[in-house]
Amino acid sequence: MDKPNQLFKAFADGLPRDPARPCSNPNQLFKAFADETRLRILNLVAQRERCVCEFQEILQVPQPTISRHLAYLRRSGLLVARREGKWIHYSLAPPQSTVHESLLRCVRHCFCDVDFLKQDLDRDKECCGE
Amino acid sequence: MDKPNQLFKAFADGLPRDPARPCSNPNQLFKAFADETRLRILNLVAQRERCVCEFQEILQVPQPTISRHLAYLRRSGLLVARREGKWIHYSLAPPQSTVHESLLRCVRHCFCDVDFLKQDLDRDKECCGE
DNA sequence: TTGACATATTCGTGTAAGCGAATATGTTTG
DNA sequence: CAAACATATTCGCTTACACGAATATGTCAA
Repeated sequence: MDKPNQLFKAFADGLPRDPARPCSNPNQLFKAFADETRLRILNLVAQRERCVCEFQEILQVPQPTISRHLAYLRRSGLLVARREGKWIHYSLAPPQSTVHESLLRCVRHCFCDVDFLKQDLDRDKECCGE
Repeated sequence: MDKPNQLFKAFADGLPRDPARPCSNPNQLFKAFADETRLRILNLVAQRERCVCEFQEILQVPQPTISRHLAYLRRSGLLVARREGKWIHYSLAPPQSTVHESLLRCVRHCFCDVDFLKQDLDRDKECCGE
C-alpha cells in the first residue's frame, strides 16, 4: 500500500475525489441517476440554482444525506457549486458528452411526468414562490 | 411472515418477480442503466433482436452473468423475450413512459459516442456480419 | 474571539448488487 | 427415453451503497 496524493485517488465508488476533475464514464452518470433522492435533487436544480437549505426544506431529508448526495453529483460531473457567503449554491453542470446532454433533456422534459418529482415542484411553489 | 403468491412478490432489488408485469418506477429504469454489462446489452439489442449466444460471443462474458442481466432488464420493463425453439430472442420493449422513451433515444443516438459500446458493435460486425 | 449558522465529512452498520461455480430447466434430435 | 444444447436459477461470497448519528469545517456578526 503506497500513499498516493489524496487529491487524485478515487473513492471506492469509482468517482474521483476532486470534483474539479469529475468523472467522464457514462456508466457513472447513470449510477448518479439511480437513486431517488438524487433524482429529486436534479429535478429541483434543473429549474434554477439552489442552495442546500432549499433541498432540505423541500425534500424533507436530513442535511448530511443531502450533502452527501450533492457531493456525489458534483464528483459525477452533474452539478457545480458556487459559494456565496455562508451559502453554497448548486446548479447543473454544462454537459460534457452526448449521454450527459441526453440525460439533461430527460430531467427537463420527462421528469414532470413522474409523480414524486412533480410533487416536489408543487411543494416548492407552495412554500417559496406564489 | 405470511406466504404470498410468489408471482406477485417482489425481489430484494425492488423489481417484480414476473417479467410480464414489469416495473414502472423511473428510478428503476436508471438503476437498470447503471451497470456496464447492461449498457452493453442494451446497445447491442438496440440494433436488432438478439439471442443469448450473441451477447455471449460479443461481450465475452460468462453465460449465467448475461442471463442474470437479461432477467433484470426484462423485469425492469426494458426488454422482452421471445422463444424460438431452443433459442430465446431478446429485443427492446416498447416504451411505457416518457423517461423510458428518453432513455431509448439515448441508447440509439448517444451510445455510439461511448468507446466501449462502439467497440462492441465493431466486434459484432467483424464476427457476424461483413 | 466567540457564537451562530450553513454545509461537509467521518464512522459504523445494515443491505443491495454483482460475480463465479454449480446446478436446474426446457427444447430438440436420435 | 437419453443425450446434447441453449438458457435460467441458486448459492455463497465480496463489495458497493445509503443512512443516521456525531462531528468537523468554513463564514459571518458581535
